[in-house]
Amino acid sequence: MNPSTDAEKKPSPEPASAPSNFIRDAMIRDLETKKYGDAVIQTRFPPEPNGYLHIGHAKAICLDFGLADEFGGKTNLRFDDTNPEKEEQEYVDSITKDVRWLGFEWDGLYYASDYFDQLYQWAVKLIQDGKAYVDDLTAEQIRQHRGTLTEPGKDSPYRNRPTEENLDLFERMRKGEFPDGSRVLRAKIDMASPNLNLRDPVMYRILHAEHHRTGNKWCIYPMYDYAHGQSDSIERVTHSMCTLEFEDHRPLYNWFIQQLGIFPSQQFEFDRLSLTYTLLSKRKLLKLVQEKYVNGWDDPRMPTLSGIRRRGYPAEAIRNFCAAIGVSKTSGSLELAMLEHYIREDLNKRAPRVMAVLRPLKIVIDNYPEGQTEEVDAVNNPEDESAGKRKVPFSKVLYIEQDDFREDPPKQYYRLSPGREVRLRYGYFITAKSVVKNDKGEVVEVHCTYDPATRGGNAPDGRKVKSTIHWVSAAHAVDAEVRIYDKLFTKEDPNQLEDGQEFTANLNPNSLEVIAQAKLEPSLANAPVEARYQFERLGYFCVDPDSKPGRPVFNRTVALKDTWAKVEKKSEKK
RNA sequence: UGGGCCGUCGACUAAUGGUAGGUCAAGUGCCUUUGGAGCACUUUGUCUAGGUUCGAAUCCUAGCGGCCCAGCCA
Repeated sequence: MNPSTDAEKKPSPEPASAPSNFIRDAMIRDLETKKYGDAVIQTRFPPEPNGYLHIGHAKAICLDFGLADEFGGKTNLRFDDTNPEKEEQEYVDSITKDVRWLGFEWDGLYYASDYFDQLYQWAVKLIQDGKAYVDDLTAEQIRQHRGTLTEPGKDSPYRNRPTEENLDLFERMRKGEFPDGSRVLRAKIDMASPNLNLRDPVMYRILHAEHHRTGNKWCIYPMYDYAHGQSDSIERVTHSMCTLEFEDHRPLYNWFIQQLGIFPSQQFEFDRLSLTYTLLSKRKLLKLVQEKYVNGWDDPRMPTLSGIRRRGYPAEAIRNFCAAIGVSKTSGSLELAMLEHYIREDLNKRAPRVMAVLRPLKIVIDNYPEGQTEEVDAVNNPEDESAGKRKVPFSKVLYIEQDDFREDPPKQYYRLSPGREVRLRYGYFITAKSVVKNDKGEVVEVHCTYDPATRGGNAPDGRKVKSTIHWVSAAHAVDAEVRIYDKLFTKEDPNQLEDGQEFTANLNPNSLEVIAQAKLEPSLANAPVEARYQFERLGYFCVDPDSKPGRPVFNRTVALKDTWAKVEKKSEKK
């Protein structure tokens, strides 16, 4: 051995660092120029508690928490609860649970409603400075005065009210002297601005509604634009990430901060996640739940975090996915296949393998001794030796997958068929000899012979067999319900509609198939809820909370890649 | 149509005036007691036209295309 060979060896390459992005670049720059002095990076995740978090929020969460963490910074969880009519404690609870499930822990937990007093005082200051006024116009009149995309707006007749009158009216708004909708507080900016958000935006509206946290203390509530930037500022957020549609709001965000002379948080906008065959609109997801197109927010077909958790998607896989997709200002739509890849990649490493037959076909091994049972060794995870082995019972009568037998096999079909020998995984080689059919002519039973010399799956004479199929011993099988999920929508873009159609027209009628009588190997009898397995040759499955003792319910998380399905599809086309 | 933002393989995303790279998808082969996984290889891209420059995906100009904004929602 020449020692110099080792000396010349290159050091192992740096671990692939996450791809750069424009927000990280801004953080690096701001740190270098000490824009915020010695302060650490401060971010926040600001959900409105008016629905459940979904996979799109996961992208934002990973960004907010991930980027701050990368630079030794901090992240707050802040509920943007400025609209009491839509917000509920149930959503607050689900959101905190989902953020933790995803794997993140916040530094501060806040609510925009924590700042209602401060926000009110700042509004008074803006009135005193002649920067805000009470407007008596109706909502409809305000809309008419706003102008259009191409025409400037008109000043409200109340725009130049004396300061004292504004102060008085605003205080009386707060005290509850006026009915809902009768007046608003507006910022005095520019009714002719080409940016409609600057045409005297509403800061406060009157809403005699009970708030989930402040109860009946307030009957005026700040609008998003008046609350968000200042909330960031109060928390000394340095980098405030949000989605692209808020770009037009940034001048307003900055305007309030400048007028008030408070901590200069800066907003950065990125493209929201969009996935093929899925909808990520809270309004539409709510409709699916309320009108029972799905079975609740955590229906495994839903893109909600609670849905995909129940479906069996691991949090780590979601995080890997979010890291891989990057962040940019380009609006696009990601292929669902990319998400599924990261789910499979994760589960392949961690999920124990197990045998389960979804659509059972009875196999009788004619030359196997009646009443005999033996136990064969099975590997728990070929990707992970430490997962060990288990025993699986084998006997004369077995179930195999209906798909794994063809009386008249097509070309390239390697599985069981009359006269053909295949391997039963970890069991024996068997050869199909004859079939039993029912009245309809369907095969209901296949009689086979086995070769006792092939125990464990190897032939001493070295003969090969083209395929290996999975099986379950009939006498030992556990009955289970298995739920097979498919895409919730039939179109890549569920929003693509014919005239007059609603998005529900694109719902996939076959998104859920319930298999009532699947047969599982006995080791699965007491599998705990949320446990994840690979059913060999089928896919990844996890235990659903609907499971009852002795009758587990499994959800299919994602199917295995299926080369045979591709081959079949191709030959169909020919 | 006023304003804002954005155009890089089929999809997503790097390259920050100096070799257009990665992941997914697709395809081919190897391997295989999962038609799984893995491994190797391959295909496909800078919206267009000008300009600046030794050199442009990157800077400038003009087009073209897409997304967002007229809630007292966020």
